[in-house]
Parts: sequence; structure tokens; C-alpha cells
Amino acid sequence: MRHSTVQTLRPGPTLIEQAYEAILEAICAGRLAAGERLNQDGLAARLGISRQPVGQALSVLKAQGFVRDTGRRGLIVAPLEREFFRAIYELREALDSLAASLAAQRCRRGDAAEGRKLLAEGRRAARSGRVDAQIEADMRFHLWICQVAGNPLLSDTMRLYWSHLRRAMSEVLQQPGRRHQVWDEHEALLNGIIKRNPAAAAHHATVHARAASKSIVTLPTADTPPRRRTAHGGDRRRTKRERRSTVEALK
Amino acid sequence: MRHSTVQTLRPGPTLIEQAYEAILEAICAGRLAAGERLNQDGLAARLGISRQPVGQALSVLKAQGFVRDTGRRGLIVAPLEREFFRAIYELREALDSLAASLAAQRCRRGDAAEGRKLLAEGRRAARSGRVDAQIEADMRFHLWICQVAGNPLLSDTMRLYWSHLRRAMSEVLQQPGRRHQVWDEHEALLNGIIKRNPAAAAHHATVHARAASKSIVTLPTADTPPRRRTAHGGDRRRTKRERRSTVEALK
DNA sequence: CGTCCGTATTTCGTATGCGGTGTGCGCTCT
DNA sequence: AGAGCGCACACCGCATACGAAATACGGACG
Repeated sequence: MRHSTVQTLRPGPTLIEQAYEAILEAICAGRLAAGERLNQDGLAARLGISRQPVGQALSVLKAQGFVRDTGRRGLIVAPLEREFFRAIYELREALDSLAASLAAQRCRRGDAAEGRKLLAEGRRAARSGRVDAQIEADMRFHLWICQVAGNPLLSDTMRLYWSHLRRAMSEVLQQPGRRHQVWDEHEALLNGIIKRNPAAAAHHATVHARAASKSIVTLPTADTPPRRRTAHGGDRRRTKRERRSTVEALK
Repeated sequence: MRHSTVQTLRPGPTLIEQAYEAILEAICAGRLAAGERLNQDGLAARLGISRQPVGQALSVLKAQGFVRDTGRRGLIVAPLEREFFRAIYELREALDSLAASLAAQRCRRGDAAEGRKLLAEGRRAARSGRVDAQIEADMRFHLWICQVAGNPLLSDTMRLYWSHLRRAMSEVLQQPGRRHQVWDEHEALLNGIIKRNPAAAAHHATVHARAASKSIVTLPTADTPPRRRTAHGGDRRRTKRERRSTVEALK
């Protein structure tokens, strides 16, 4: 039998994968707030499934640092810690620089077109003023670089880091000046890649990462309020209604 | 009540965590061979627990790339692909260089002593000729650098990468010459760190990573045989006895 | 009135049960 | 005898069930 007649189809996304995506998305978009308690029952009920796939998804999210263990009391959404984001940016500087350098060496004609398209979209997003549109465009642009760089591990790693960064960025009120400056920096970086100049591309990536780092790490909001988890007086009792509405924010 | 009288103790390792460690260790040490099928029942029985914690552990291992999905036929241990290790080393070069640079900036007196100790242990391991002892020492040395660098994310990332590398290294017959050369390179790197010379440290790290890359990526054994997963003739039937002994290798 | 203790509730970790799906073997029909 | 078909088994995803541990609340005692 010929192979090309029908394509082999993969088994659809399991509930585990769907739950993972849903919860991660909710965390990154801030619909599940930092420090918020997550209980399997609630999430499962909200997603219309049982605890089993939810638990598996949470296991993975825990390993990736999006949720955190709190003794036996279950999990919380990982707090936003300035120190953590400093660490991410330290890595990003190295990885973005590497990605830019590799991309400059491996950029094909079609890639260049795609890159220019992403740049244009980014400019548009910046003008639109919509914060999430700009974050989306920003992320797409950087992940495009990783893709052109041709290192799947790099792509995966960066995708993870960006998920973390999204959490902090959604709280960032992008000052209008910086907003367009970002895309100027992107343009310089893109030109380095298209002109196949690894050194220049890497340089622009480093500069860009360092600038981006400043705009987030110096933010006062980048640290979660000092929620005392231990003290009794610290966090007020939550009524059932509140807890319910919390989980509803998932959708 | 005073807090300092007794330390707060964390709930012991869950079965999930134990299963994760056990399976990961078995994979890294090669006791679970690349391409080998993993079934939850078998693993669970071998570990003396139920399928549930095994499944959760496997979810995490899958997300980390140690095991791979094969349609609905279950999971297999991820094959050793030359391309994958090339990708790891591409990243390692950037990350090791970063780590070295940071470590050189943040190295304290106590750190230096620890580093020298690890170097001495490495030399001893190299002389001993025992392959796994040397891998262990190699990993410890590099993770020490990450720790001194003071970036927890970097440590975590490198720990993961090293777990992957261990799989390939255990198959590497370290040629005696290279064996000691590794620790010469380590010594140069260490000196750069101790002397707080970030540029020198980063340079030596880059050189070392590139050399290490060659010694693995060029190996003919670094690719798993072309097991055809689709064809029927490709993988011969496994008897029950074989499957059983496979899982026993876990312990 | 504050503090201590017992009990109820919550919630997780783990085990087991069930249904669906892929796999392989043996039988049958040509 | 070879090819095709059907049946039985294996295995996984998901749901549910059960027990342990910790918290939270309410009452009793000092």
C-alpha cells in the first residue's frame, strides 16, 4: 500500500496535555495569580475532568518551576521573585546571543522574509498599544530566531523561559518610549542575522537582552507582596465563594 | 514558640519523586537501554508500587526528553541521537562560558578551596581509570562552577543537560590521553575563576566545551541503530522473559 | 477572656477499576 | 500453502476509591 495516500495521524492531545496547556496559559496570563493556592479538585472540576490528569500536569509544571510545593498543603502558583527574573535574564543574555549568532550563520532566504514579517507585525503591535499583543509579537520574534538557529533544545529552553517572562511582563506598564525602542533593537538584530554577520547579531542580542533586563528587574512590581505563608494573621480566610471564583478564572 | 529550636522538616520524598530518581538513574547509567520500551505495569511491579506514581514520574521524564512517546504503543527510552548531543554541546558552550565568567566574579575563599578539592578528586579519578568515577567527578566539577556562579536556574539547566550527557558518556571509552587532558583544561579554568578573571575563565570554558564536544559527537556509537519503529520486520518480537529481565535492570 | 485540645473538613498521595485501542497469533478460506 | 480475518491479550489513559496528614473551628478549662 502506498504511504502517501493518507497521512498517519497522531493520537489527539490527551487530557494531561490539555490540562497542562490550560493551567500554564492561565498562570502566564495572570488569571491564576502568583502565590495563589491550587487544589487539584478545584482545577479538575473547572476543567470538567478528574484529578488524575490534573495531577500529572501539575507534576510537570512543578518540575518547570511554574508552581511550587508548600509542605503538604498543596501547591501554589510560583511567586514572582525579582531574583528569579534576574537569573532568567542572565541566561537569556547568553542564549539569545548564541541564538543570534547561529541564526546569522544559518539564515536562509525564506527565513529572512519571515523575520521581516515578524518585525512589521511587532511595529504594528507597538503602535496599537495593546500590551499582550506586543508581548506576543516579542516572543514570536525571539522564538523565530531560535528556530532559524536550528537548535531544537534552544527553542524549547527559550520557550520555557518566555513563559516565565510573560508572567512578569503582563504586569509591566510598557512606557511608550521603550515600546518602540524595543523594535529598533530588534531591527538591528534582524539585520545582523539577514546579513549573515554572527558577531554583529550576537552583539545586538546582548545589548537588547541587557536593556530588556533593566526594564523588568528594576520594576517595583516584580516582587510579590510579602505574603506570609506561615503566620495565621497574614492571609485572611477565604470564603468558599472566593475560592470558587478563583478557579473560574482559569477559563 | 521560638523557631530556631527545631528545624521545620519537609515531608519525605514521595513515591513519585523516588520513582523519578530511580528511573532517571537507570536511564542515565544505561541500565535502561536507549530505545527500550517502558511499560508502567512492569516498572511499578519492579519498584514495588502502583502504576500511578510511575505514570507521574514518566510524565516529567517525557517533558524533559528522557523518554519519548511512540503513538499509543507506550513510551520508550529516548534514543541517543548524534544531532541531539550536538545541540546540547552548542548550548553548553554558551552556558559553561557564562557560568565560568560569573563564577570568576563571585568566587569566595571557601569556594576556591572546594574547587581545588574537586580538581584533586578528578585527577585521582582519571588515574584510577574507572569511567563512571571520572564522569561523576567531571559533573561535580562543572556543577560546582554553576553553584559558585550563583544562578540557580543555571544549575538546574546544567544538571538536566548533564543527565543527558551521562548517557552518551558511559558508552565513551575515554582514550587515556584525553582523560588527563580534560583535567588540565579544568585546572586552567579553575585558575581563571580563582584569580577572578572572568574573561580568562570564560575562554577556558569555551575551549574545554568545544574539545569535549568533539570527543563525543564524533563517536560512531553516539547514534542508536536505525530501529525502524514503523516497519513490522524491524524490531523482532521480545519474549516475556526478556521483557522481565529488562525491568529488573532497574535495580 | 485567652489558651489549649478534640473533632470535622479539606486535600493530597496512592491504589485499583474500567473502557478503549493497538498488537499478535491462530484459524479459515481460497 | 499463502493471505486475510477475527479473537484474545496487553497496555495505557482516565476515573474513582481509600487512607493519611494537616489545618480550621468550636468548645472546655484555667
